[in-house]
Amino acid sequence: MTIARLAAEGGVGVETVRYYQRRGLIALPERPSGSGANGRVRRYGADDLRRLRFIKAAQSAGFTLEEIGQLLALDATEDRARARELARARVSALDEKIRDLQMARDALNRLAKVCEQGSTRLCPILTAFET
Amino acid sequence: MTIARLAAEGGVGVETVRYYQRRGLIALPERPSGSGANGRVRRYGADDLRRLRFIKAAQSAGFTLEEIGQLLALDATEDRARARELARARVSALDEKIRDLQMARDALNRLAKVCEQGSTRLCPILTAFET
DNA sequence: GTTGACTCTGTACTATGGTACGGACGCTAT
DNA sequence: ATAGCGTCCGTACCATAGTACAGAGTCAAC
Repeated sequence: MTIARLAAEGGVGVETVRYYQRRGLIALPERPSGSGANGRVRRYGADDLRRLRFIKAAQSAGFTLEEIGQLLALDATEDRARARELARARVSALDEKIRDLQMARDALNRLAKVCEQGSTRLCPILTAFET
Repeated sequence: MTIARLAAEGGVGVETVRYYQRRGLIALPERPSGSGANGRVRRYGADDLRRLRFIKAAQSAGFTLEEIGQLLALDATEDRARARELARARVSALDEKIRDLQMARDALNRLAKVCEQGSTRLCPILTAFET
């Protein structure tokens, strides 16, 4: 497939794929050297799409592109310990983040409720996150 | 208090406070004009600290500084409907984000477990987020 | 055999949220 | 009265993750 197809399947823009290539997250396929049919346009395969999807998922798990690069590099090795370590660290960070977001959500729910009732003239926005 | 004290109490750097002032999130107090003791250094009060803490909390709830500016502006008005609306929208976004993070965490936990057992030679990093 | 869509490459620009720095001035203790 | 720290102000710079665009080449269809 062409880069446009790859990008579409992966749900990102063409420029984003190129950006990932520059970052070394996705390989830059050789340009077919024969100048015949489908001559000099690079072609991508299922592996590239898998990588692209992995990048998106890992990003949503809070990995940075830098860390994702490490994970991808690791994938070709047998360094299970390191992989576990990275996964564990991220799980801890995610647990903390999830707790934070739950607290924030509760605070905002309280705020919305108070504003609804209108028992006071003003919504206590500034104090919404207290305690 | 001075800007350094304010920053320290709020858990941010002095430069960050100045940045928030540039963004209009924190007021720039008048410089005392008397050239006597504590002459031309701006002084900050409890209100500024409350704002600073609010900014941090709202950020952790996923509001951008732009949105936080709107919230702060809203705080002085009686526009409860708008405040509720912003809070509600953020709660929805947070709920979705929390679900995403929980799924990511579970995926990483599975990955760590598989890597631990070592039943396969390689950790299936690339497929960690599948399904 | 040209038009129009797509690709390739490099470089530049964007948004967000800061962080750093230089030079001038104020405050305080020695 | 001077050293040393803090403040003030403007401007420049940083990281992250893209996004845009120019100029050239390629490809498929009509």
